[in-house]
Amino acid sequence: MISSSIRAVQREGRLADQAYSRIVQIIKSENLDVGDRLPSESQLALTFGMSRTVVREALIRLAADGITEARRGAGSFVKRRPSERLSEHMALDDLSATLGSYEVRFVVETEAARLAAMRRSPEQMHVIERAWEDLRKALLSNGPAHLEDLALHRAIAEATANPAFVSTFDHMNAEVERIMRAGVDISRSRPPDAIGAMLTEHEMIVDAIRLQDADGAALAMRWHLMLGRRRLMP
Amino acid sequence: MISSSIRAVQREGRLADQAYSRIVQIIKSENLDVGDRLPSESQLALTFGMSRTVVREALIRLAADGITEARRGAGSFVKRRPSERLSEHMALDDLSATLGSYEVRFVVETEAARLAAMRRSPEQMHVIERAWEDLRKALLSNGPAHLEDLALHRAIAEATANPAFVSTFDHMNAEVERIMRAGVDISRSRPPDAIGAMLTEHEMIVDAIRLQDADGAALAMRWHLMLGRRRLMP
DNA sequence: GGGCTTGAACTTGTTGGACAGGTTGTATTA
DNA sequence: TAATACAACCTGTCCAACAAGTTCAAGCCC
Repeated sequence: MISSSIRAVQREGRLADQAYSRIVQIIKSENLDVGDRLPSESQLALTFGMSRTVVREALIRLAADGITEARRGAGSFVKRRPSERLSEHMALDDLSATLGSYEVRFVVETEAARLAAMRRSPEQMHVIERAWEDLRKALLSNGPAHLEDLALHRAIAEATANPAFVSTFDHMNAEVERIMRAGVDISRSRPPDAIGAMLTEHEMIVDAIRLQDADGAALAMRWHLMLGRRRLMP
Repeated sequence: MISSSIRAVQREGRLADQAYSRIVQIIKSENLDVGDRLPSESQLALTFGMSRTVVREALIRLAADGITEARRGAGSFVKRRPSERLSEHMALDDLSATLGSYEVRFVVETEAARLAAMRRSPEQMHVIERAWEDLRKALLSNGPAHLEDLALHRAIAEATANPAFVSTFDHMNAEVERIMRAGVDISRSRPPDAIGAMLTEHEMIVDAIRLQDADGAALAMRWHLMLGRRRLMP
């Protein structure tokens, strides 16, 4: 099977991904505290049997995640101790991690819907309507609708006119995508009655935002997310 | 002045930071849509007058932020259109961006405090108590207390036993740190009466979590954040 | 002509080496 | 002893090269 071998390669991932995990592991196992210095890039490269370039890539991502910080001439230092991040134990319990992320999603997206209803400009409302139309078509044709769903939710986050909401929304979804990339296929076939439900739920949200009904939008979004979680774990 | 020249260099930032911004600018100005291909690494390096290594660094961070996606052999593609992110217009209105992030912080941290009160283990409570003690000392000695404040809030996020909360919390603070790194000093001197207020506010939160009073913890956290915002923008 | 194979051109992933510029700790000197 | 100078080390950046994967079109076979 070609596909399985491909998946096996992807499972290993890029070398930089391995380096990322191994550095996190070093911080944990060596019990490095905040402010402690990591081994140098060259030393890590030697230890891992990789080039310095690859180790550097991993360190750049670690820095972007706020876990380490590089000081030129001095070295890389631990800035935050890596906690149990989703990206790590995704192999263990993908589903529970996805469900756990709903707790954050609840509060963030509910508030986003409320603010969107209050502040949406005509242009942003137009973007939401178009995303809603795309999602409707995708659902009615019974095809995959995950991307369209994501686009609608993101359009709502944009309508808050607060970049912090969009940024947080992207971050949440990036975590989920990392899980899906690890092999879990969330966009599995839906039971037929779920299509009608998802249509209704999203319509309620869009309607409320159109009418600038803040409480209604928040309620509809919360309702939609609750049902969505139940669809994942009946 | 040595310091000013150093700051000037830092202001320019690393080349990779410039590359990051310029690529974002390309996506926006060229109006690249989701799925469109970016110029190749070599081409970008030529355009920017930098090495391919540096451009690669920027693309890695863009991929980590979920904006682009690299496909080996094919190129890098736009995955999400970069919205008005904090990291971009930080030069324009740092303060308003910080204030805007409070809207997200409100809902996330309030819910985190509620869940922490419900779920905190004895070990996690111990961590919170120790962080609280550190913050108390820092505040009473009238020194900088920003790191200690951050540590306490993060300990509360950890006590939710939900990695998604910690991850989201880190993400929010990473944005703020990027702003601060750009030159804005938030940890300016406090008015003396603010110290007592901050002591009381945090004590209320920690007490509620200790007593496993979910509503109390949520209320105390919300109150603390509201006052914090007012301290920033009286 | 239509469908398939082949291959060239291009792209990202990875390696190794090199140098510039900054930091740190030590040893030497005044 | 205290200040200085130096050597070792580290990150940031550049370059050249190859491996591995994708794309697309020319060309071949049926």
